[in-house]
Amino acid sequence: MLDPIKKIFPSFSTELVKDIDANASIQSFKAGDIIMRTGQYIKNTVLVISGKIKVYREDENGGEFFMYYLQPGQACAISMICATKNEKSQIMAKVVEDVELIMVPLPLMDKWMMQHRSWYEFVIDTYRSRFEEVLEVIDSIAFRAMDERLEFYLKRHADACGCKELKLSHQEIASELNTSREVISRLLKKMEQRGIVALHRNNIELLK
Amino acid sequence: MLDPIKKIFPSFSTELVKDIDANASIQSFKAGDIIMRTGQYIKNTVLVISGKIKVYREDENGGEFFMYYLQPGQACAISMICATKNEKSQIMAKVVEDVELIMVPLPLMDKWMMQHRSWYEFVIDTYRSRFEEVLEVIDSIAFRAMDERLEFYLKRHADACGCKELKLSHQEIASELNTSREVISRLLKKMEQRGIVALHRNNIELLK
DNA sequence: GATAAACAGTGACAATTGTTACATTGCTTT
DNA sequence: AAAGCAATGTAACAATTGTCACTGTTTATC
Repeated sequence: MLDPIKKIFPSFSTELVKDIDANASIQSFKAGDIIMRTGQYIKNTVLVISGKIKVYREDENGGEFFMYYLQPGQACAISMICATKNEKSQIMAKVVEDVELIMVPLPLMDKWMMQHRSWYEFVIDTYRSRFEEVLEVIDSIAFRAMDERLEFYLKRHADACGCKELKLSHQEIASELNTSREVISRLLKKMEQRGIVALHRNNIELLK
Repeated sequence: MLDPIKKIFPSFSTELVKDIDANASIQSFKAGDIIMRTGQYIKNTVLVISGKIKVYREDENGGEFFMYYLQPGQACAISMICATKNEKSQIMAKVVEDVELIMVPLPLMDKWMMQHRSWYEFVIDTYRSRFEEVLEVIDSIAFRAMDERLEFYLKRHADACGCKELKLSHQEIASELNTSREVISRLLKKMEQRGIVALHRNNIELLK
């Protein structure tokens, strides 16, 4: 187990990797599994080895709102910070592509902050970059209308998967932007007319 | 200087307070001063002794979007985290009521994390609570229409100042919610008819 | 191959929000 | 008291977004 961790988390010191290997457990989840729910207590800090997790916010009426993806080499910022206070989760996390996760028990997360410089830096950096990402998300809803938000959303997806072919239905997009399918269809059509995308079934191609 | 710090930040250990006293500087700013701008490098972590600071996001067109207030006993989460990486600010911070601030130089902020347990916990806790606050803000824009957002906004203000008389003009509110004055006037009128608020000049009274 | 089920397109209309243009009110200044 | 200004009220209309109803079209299932 040592080798893959070292590869996926290159910044980790050798001692840290050994500590992880000795104390953390590896768990697998299937696409569709929900690994964290709003209101649920967080018992572990989660590091992603492989696969993809969607982190989103949910309201009382079942509305969803997409925040960001967790991918290999990344960690869940929320689980880190809530960890130290044994707090409830404020977010939902759903597996999008089968994942392997390193589960670090809460007490260790905290202990390592003092013991391993590379862990400390990883945690701080994770938190900072997620905070920035969330700020950008705020911008997109606070300042932009749905057409721009849609473009922003599609670009983030393309960045996250590293490809220009987005396997998304209009309904999925609508849910994640908390609007209706019809609105998304309408806006995508306009984008197609402007030559920004090409529309296929379950597949949106980013052209520009 | 020792005594007031101890009073305003009761969780700080005696050694930490001494370290602050020996190394940090106190600065004052007047209402209206902007102490942090988007894009500016952050050189200090900011702790608030007295007064009130508004933290908000600004877009290219001058639109504003209110995020939260910093008040006595609190610290700027952004300045803490960016600190360690010498990052640019992603937010604006404007003085609302004359403030006295403790400015902690970047290198110390980082060093103390290892040396002072109470500093470490303060930083982590600050970050966690701001993250949660920002998540709530996302909820309010993602899931709610302007009428509910306005109510949410007024309540947050009332909580922040601990009173029910909000000295705000419609224009100010409109700016902070990134909409227009007319919309706010319209919605406030409706709220008045529903008996939720009483409207006076430059003064909105929360009834419920 | 027939039949669902999911996905997508579209027109019509409602509701909300944004914009324009003025009128009015109350406070401050001289 | 008159003038001036900031704050507020409001009507009318435009633009965006949300909703409903219905039509195809493709994919999956029996």
